[in-house]
This record gives sequence, structure tokens and C-alpha cells, in this order.
Amino acid sequence: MRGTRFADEEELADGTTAGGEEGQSLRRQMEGELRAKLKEGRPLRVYLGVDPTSTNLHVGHFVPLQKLRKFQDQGHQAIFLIGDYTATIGDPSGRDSERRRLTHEDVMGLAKTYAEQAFRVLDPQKTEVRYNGEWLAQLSFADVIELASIFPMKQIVARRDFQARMSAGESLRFHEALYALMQGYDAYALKCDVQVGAYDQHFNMLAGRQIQEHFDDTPHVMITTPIIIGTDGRKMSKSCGNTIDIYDTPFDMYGKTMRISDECIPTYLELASTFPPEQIDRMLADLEGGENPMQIKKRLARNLVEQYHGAEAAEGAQEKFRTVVQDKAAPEDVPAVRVPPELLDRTWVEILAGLALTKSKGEARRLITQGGFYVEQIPVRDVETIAEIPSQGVVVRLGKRRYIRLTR
RNA sequence: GGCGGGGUUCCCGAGUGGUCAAAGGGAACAGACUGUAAAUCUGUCGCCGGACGGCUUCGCAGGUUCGAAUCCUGCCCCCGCCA
Repeated sequence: MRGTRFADEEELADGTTAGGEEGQSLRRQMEGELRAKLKEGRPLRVYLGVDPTSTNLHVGHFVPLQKLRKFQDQGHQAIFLIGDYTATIGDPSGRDSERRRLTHEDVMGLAKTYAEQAFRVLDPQKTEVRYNGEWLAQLSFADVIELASIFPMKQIVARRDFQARMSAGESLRFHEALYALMQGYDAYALKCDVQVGAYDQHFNMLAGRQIQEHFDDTPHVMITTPIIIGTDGRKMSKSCGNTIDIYDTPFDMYGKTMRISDECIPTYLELASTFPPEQIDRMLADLEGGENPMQIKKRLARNLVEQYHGAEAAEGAQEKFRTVVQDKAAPEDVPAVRVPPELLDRTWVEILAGLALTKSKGEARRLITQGGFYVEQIPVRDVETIAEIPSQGVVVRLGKRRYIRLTR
């Protein structure tokens, strides 16, 4: 992300933005508070919380993770909080509808590799991994009431996402309002000095400050990072299915990045890449100047893969992209499927459907009719064609990029 | 608890007795084009069949009818307003 090379106060403070009009003054306040804390000269407790609502962390999580890493590099204590308890309620932030509730069991299943994924960015040795069930599950009803009493109803109801849902006649339930209390309590329980998070966590972070103040603690500094857009231009989130996941293979990650819309390139450069600022500026200028966006995207894609899989993997992914996608050549690692004897000497349609390579015969027929089925790169257009599977096997292609080696 | 509104094909959402396998949009898939797996354009998009043919779908279970996603009954679930 922009500014990676700099590791000073200036840089850590970058992102203490609240955005918007009134955001400016809050931002200045946060910067001030952060500087004051840094001056104390002790390691600050900096936390990032993520609710396990899916098995994978994605590039969107990365933006705040990188930020956390920078604090870590400066000798501060990084805390990676897994919201096992909060996830069962579901963060309503920015949502236009209620979340499906998850059971604690679901959540723990999803969270299995969360820390491990986060360690692609964080230094495992120096990271404190916590679960908020540790303290949230201990709260009594009386505790909750006390927490609730801190917040004016007006404040709870005034948030934009709630307002929108209410005026749209959408359902909104009481427990959703409680979410901010829980996350806010996390900040207090962790005795944290700083919280980093995506911008949509603004409300929850503010709640944390109020709770800390209520218990006579120094409120934590809020550092919010911009929300990255997904591969389809909408906000990147699991619910939209437009994520680039940390666990994606190098090739998938490269490909997904190549698939982002041209307009998204600048955002990705700024938020997801590790290019130094002046290089980003140059690339942006090139884009403006009519440079083929594909070239920029390639560098971006390579940079992303490099971050999570290393330089060698990035090189490989790029190479594979070139041959498979651009030159439409068959990749080297084509998965092989054996055609059972009873499917030999039948039509391709029967084989494709029979091997579940297509959902139905209708789909297989459609694919062939549309010219999207190739045997050794030669399109088969006749639905009636009888398949020939030589003993050494054949490579068939379904659509743009699904290659299968069929053997007998 | 009272009153009102709903549950439709992957998603959103039209449809209120036959012309509905079900409009429209999105997603997805294919093709063309290209500067890329961007954008744009075209096509496809329940299952079986070569087919203007058959079968299975419109919350669940029954019923009315020659015929229902559309009408009736019961049930389940959801939402809003009021208390």
C-alpha cells in the first residue's frame, strides 16, 4: 500500500481519517492523539478485529492488515482479534439487510485458518491472537445494560445504514444495534491504544472510545483504511462473491486481478499494491497518458501475487497467464479425467454430461452449439459428433479456459 | 397481541385461471471484437428429446376446475405499522 517504505510517525498516522466534512477535525484529533501516544515511547497495543463469516480473508482485509504490520515493524504490539463472538451476531455496518446469524460452531469452523492467513502479512512471533468470546461471553445482563446506558438512543438510530433500512421498510433488529457495544467492549477489554479497521468500522470504533471513556480509560486512536472495491466494481465482500482471497492460488490471484475493471486500477494501486508512491504516480500518469491498462494491470497483478506467494510464484503466474489466457494455449497442468468404458464411443454431449463436466446434456449441447467446446484446440460444433478418445488421451477445452485431459 | 403485506426459476423482481418454463434486471456461460479473464455487442441460461413434443418447477399439504404460479382450505415462515 502506498507509503510502505516510510515508517515514521507521519506514515503511521496516515489513515487516521474519518472522511467527509466533519471528518477533518476528527482526523486532526486522531493524529494528535496518536502522536501523543507515540511520544510515550512504549509499545502501543494496536488491534485489528475480523469476524469469521467466511473461511477466507481477502485483499480487502489486507489494507488494514498492512497498516497493522507497519505498527508491528515499529515495535508496537499487534493484536489480531478473531471475532468469534461478534460473528454470531453479525456486524450490521454498511449492510442493507439483516445478516444470517451463525452459530458459534459455524464460526469456529470458518475461523480455523484465519490467524494463519493473517500471518501472510503479520509476523506470527510478534502477534497476539485473541478471540473476543474470551470476554464477551462472560458479560452478564447487568453488564450489558450498563454498556447500553452509555449510548443515547439517538446516536444508535442515527447511523446511516440503520436510517436507510428503516426508511426503506427493511427489517432491523435490536441485536444489530448491540453489535457496536460488543466491538466497543473489545477495545476496552484489550486495553488497546489504537484500532485499525476498514472505514466502515467507523461507528463501531467510536463506540469503543465511548466505552473506554466510560470506564475511565484513554480512548483508543481510530485508524480507518479505505474500502477496496471487488473484482466487479462493488464493495469487496464475501457476500458479493467478488473477492481476491489470500488463499487463492497464484494463478487465480493473478487472473482475478487482471479481471478487475479498468476504472478500478487506481484504487488497487493505492490500496493493495506495495509500490512506492512515486512509482504509483508514474503508473497513474501513464494510464492517463493512454498507456494500455493491461500493462499496468499486469504489474499490479504481479505485485499482488508477489506479496502473498513470493516472487517466483508471481513470475510463474504471469507466465501461465500469458500462455493460457493470452495465447490460449493449454496449460501444462491439465487435470485428467478417465472416461469409463460405458461412455466410450458415445457423443461428446453424452461424455461431457456423463462426467459431470457440464451440469446437463442441455448445457453440453449449448456449449458445443455456441462453439465453446474444443478438442485439441479445434472447435467441435456438431452436437452429434462421436467422441474419439485415443489411448494416449485428448485435451479438450470447455469455454475460454477449462482444460481437461480425457483418458480411457 | 391487533391490523395490513408477502413467500416466484442462482439473486433481485414482474406475473393474479389458459397464449407461463414464467417479463425485466443482475450474476453466470458462450461467441464476436479487443488492449486483458476490462469495456462493448450478440446469443444462451429448469430437465429429457433433433423438434413449435414430453416432464418437473412458482413456501408446504390438500381442494375447486377441462385447465392454477394465479381461486379456496389448513399449515409453516417472513415483513411492516400500531400496542
